[in-house]
Amino acid sequence: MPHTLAGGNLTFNPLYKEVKIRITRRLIAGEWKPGTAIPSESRLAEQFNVSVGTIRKAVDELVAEKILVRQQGRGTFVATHTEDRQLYYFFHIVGKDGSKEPPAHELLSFQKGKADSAAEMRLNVSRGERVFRIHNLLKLAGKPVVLDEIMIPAARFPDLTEAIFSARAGTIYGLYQARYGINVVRISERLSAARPGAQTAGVLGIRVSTPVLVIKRVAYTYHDAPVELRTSWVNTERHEYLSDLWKNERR
Amino acid sequence: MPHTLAGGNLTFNPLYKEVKIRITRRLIAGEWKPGTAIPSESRLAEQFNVSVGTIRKAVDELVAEKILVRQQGRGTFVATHTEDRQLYYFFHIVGKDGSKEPPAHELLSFQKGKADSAAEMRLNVSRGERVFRIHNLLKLAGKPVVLDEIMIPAARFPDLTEAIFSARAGTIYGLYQARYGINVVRISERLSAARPGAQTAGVLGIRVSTPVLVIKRVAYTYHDAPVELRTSWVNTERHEYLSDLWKNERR
DNA sequence: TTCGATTTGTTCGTATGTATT
DNA sequence: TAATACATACGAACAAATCGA
Repeated sequence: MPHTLAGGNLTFNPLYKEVKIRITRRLIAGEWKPGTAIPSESRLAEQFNVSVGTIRKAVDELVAEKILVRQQGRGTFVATHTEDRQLYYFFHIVGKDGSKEPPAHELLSFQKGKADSAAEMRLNVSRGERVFRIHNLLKLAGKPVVLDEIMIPAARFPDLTEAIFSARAGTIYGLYQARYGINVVRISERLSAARPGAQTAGVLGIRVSTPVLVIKRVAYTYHDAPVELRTSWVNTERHEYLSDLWKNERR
Repeated sequence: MPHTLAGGNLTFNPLYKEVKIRITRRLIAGEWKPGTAIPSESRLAEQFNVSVGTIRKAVDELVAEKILVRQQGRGTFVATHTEDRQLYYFFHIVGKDGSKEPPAHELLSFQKGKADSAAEMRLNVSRGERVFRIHNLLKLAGKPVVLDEIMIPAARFPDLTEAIFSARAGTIYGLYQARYGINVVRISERLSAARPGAQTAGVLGIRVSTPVLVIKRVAYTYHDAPVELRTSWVNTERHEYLSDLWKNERR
């Protein structure tokens, strides 16, 4: 049967793409919470009036994007921002000896202020909108290695306070997800080398003459909507940024 | 029917994984040359005595790894190292304004020497084995931006000379592929910030006090066999390293 | 421990749509 | 136009993992 569903088929996507969009819509709506199982493939097939194979192909893509996670015999789950996921997909700093460890966090400052021009450009905020500006120090093996400056629009994090931020149970993106329903699904990073400012050098425990790696990250949720702007200054004397476009992805 | 092929099924992979391995073997053997079409899915199904769906799943993975390329109505082709592929999957330097352009190459030196300890470590060469050491300057918008030092084991590139290297028609990996049957399918890169040496600063046209981005790349062929070691020094005054773990991959 | 129900994973087969030559 | 090749969609059967009775 050719795919002659009534109703808005204006863009004329293949059926499995439409199904994928409808599943994503229900994810955005928060119908299925992170960590919980979505309906079984056969049940979804009934609900959407398509074959199981079509559901499978739609879910395949969402799994490839790490938005859903399949487990044979158990079900298909909405991905959560656990420490593991953080370490594997969003944190790229490794020891020069190849070691990989979850960083310890130390909150340096938490302020509410106005968006600067970079935030206006990269985030989708208007001129002078309120943003949270958070400084966070990451330590590896007990020593400071990364200084993070996080910028998020205050409008999307209504009641956020320093206490809530530092009392979070898991990762930062886990907090976004659990408390504000904002699910970071993709990041884009731009790297350059620079001399650190006096303050930055101070907290990293290096001299101002020591070059640092500067990472400018934009974090996106569904539909490529930017939700966070983050600048990191990295001391690369003992650590490196690992960009392995395949190995990590494939288990 | 349950998958009871005779013969070595020791590891007990699913059938489509075995098919994938057998296809990869034929690619390694050079049975299907880069740029040419492999047999149609139905023909492969006959050859391997499996269903078309199983072939499809095996090819799906090879396409996802960019080893094969499908074209509806035409066939499935062995990926070639064209300038486009180079620009999209192996070259990550973009202008700070977001511009992306293919770099102009200028060969600075071409020598044969002995492997250093880094090459021994990362490449799979033994102590003091012969390697080619090539220095290449990359220009963007007419100005030097990246200095490359390429190291490759001489044993795998038998008759390579400076003339052959500089007279190549396409990309460097295209030369490896066309002339030596070595197909680079994956790279892994480690980035750090450093002060450039006097020579490096000289060719890049910067002062020694200007930090540079240092990229250490290992290029792999099938089965994760390393074939090239490359160190790049990047002037990031007007350019950045773009690490977008999804966007580029998905079209 | 065993068994059965449930769910995803694999494999097969068939039909039809769409793009290319 | 016709043949060929990949793309989409459906359905069925069994395997493998999980979980609770």
